[in-house]
Amino acid sequence: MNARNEATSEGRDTGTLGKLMILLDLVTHAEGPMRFTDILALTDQPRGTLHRQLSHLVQEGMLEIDGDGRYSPGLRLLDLASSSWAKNEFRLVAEPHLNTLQRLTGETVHLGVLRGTSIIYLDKVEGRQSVRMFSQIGNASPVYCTGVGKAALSILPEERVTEIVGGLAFQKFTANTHTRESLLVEIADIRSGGCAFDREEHEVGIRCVAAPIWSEDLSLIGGVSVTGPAYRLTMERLAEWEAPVREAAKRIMTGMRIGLGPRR
Amino acid sequence: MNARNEATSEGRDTGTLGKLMILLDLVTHAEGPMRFTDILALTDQPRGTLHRQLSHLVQEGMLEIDGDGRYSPGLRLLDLASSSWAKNEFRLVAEPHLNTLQRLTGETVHLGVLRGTSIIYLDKVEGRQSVRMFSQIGNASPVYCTGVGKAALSILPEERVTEIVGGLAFQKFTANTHTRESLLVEIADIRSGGCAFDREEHEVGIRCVAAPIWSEDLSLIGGVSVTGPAYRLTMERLAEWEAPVREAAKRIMTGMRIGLGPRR
DNA sequence: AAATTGGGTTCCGAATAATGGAACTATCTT
DNA sequence: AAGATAGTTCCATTATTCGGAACCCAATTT
Repeated sequence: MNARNEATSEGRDTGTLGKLMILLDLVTHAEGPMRFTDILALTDQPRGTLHRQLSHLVQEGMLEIDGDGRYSPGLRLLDLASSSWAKNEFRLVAEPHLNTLQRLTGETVHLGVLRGTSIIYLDKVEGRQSVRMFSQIGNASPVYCTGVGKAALSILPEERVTEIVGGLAFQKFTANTHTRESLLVEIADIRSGGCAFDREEHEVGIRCVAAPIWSEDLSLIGGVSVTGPAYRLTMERLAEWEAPVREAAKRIMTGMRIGLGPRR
Repeated sequence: MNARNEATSEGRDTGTLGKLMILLDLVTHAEGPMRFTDILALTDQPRGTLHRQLSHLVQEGMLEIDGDGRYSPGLRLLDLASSSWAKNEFRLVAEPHLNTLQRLTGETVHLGVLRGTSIIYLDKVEGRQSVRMFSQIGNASPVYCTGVGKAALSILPEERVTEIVGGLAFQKFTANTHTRESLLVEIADIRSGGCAFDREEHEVGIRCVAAPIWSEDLSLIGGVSVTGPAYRLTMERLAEWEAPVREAAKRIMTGMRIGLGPRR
């Protein structure tokens, strides 16, 4: 509908909730804590209104306000998210297969789902690591520069692909980042090959292989991937792992059939 | 208007948002996906109303509905939570100290904050592990049976302690789980000793040492802890780690001073 | 010291969105 | 096919939200 706006109701019709979600997004994705006035400037609402909305969010624990009147995301979000993550069906089904894949390759394994025009990471398994996990989970990355994203696009019907790709703003992350045209070409390749590769398209020095995962009715679309540093993941290496990655994807799909709409 | 009811506005006055949050909690903390009718039974709202509320939540991505009309938590929660977790100031300040403590002890380190009458875990650092992290983060545990919880209580003024402890329902998890009386006694001990211990009070075979963390104005109250299996964490061992745990807590507090209200 | 400014909060009539009963449709059961 | 059960849509009524303005308070300026 509207290509760009700062923080106005983005088309959907969700009444009061929609307005509150905008605030929540604003504060949650901000650099740091925001003052009342900062938010006021970005939302352009009457002060009385904004004040009430913020206090409601604070009362519910979705936001927090410190002694200096600065708003930050509230702990309730963590509570809700952790419990929703813990019982997410797709993730639960995929978990053992991600572990297997991780052990086999020794590299980092990701599970992601397509959400609008981004990929959201649902899980991540690293090798012997002291690194944070949560850091990546829940993050939204653009479809066009992640293996999982491209894999996901490859199983969509042509018209949906053009629709999604048409709406993207292609930011150049590396010399290899796709343009609209090159992306469309590669998607055709992936469709025939069954696997997507990330050839340092998002971050220099990082490569990955990904295979798509989808439910019959396309209500669930995502992928698994193996990611690692280019010096270890030579293109030959990636090619070797194509088979196991596809195998993992296949097994996850088989696992999902049970829980997902058996009829249709 | 209405004084008491089961799953209705729990006292706070957050208008429309409050009602939506009840739904969100309901679905998020449920065993599995819920049907429309299940929710209807638990909330006891008119069908038309409930239907609209649910669709708004779905439209905003806070809930999801599958082909069979079953509602589950939405991905938007993950997105919001991960980004709020990633930039949480307390967590960021604590992170290096948690790592140090982990390396020193070799056991699992937790960071938690007091939220109402529960402890919410903000971070967790395990040793060489293949175990999930997110699983624990965001979880709320009762104050009376976690080291961090007892440590947190110990720095509250007496009246707040009695207030909180008075409102608790003491569930007996193990033979060592506290009763109201024994808890109050131990809190006095902790106050003088500066460290709290969990002597298999929550789970048989699990012990921990915890030290409190607090801001001067008590707007932030929490703690760090080192947790592990009783066979490795003998009581002598725990005593040895008292000092490093307190040291970590102290350093975290020093770190927070900068970011937290310098005036007051 | 008085006046001003900036940041935030409270009030209240007007505007709007939520409510909830009932009618309606789809789906499952017998 | 009839009956029950589950889910969706409609619309007049009612409760909430809206938003402008007045207010408060602490920090600056004059």
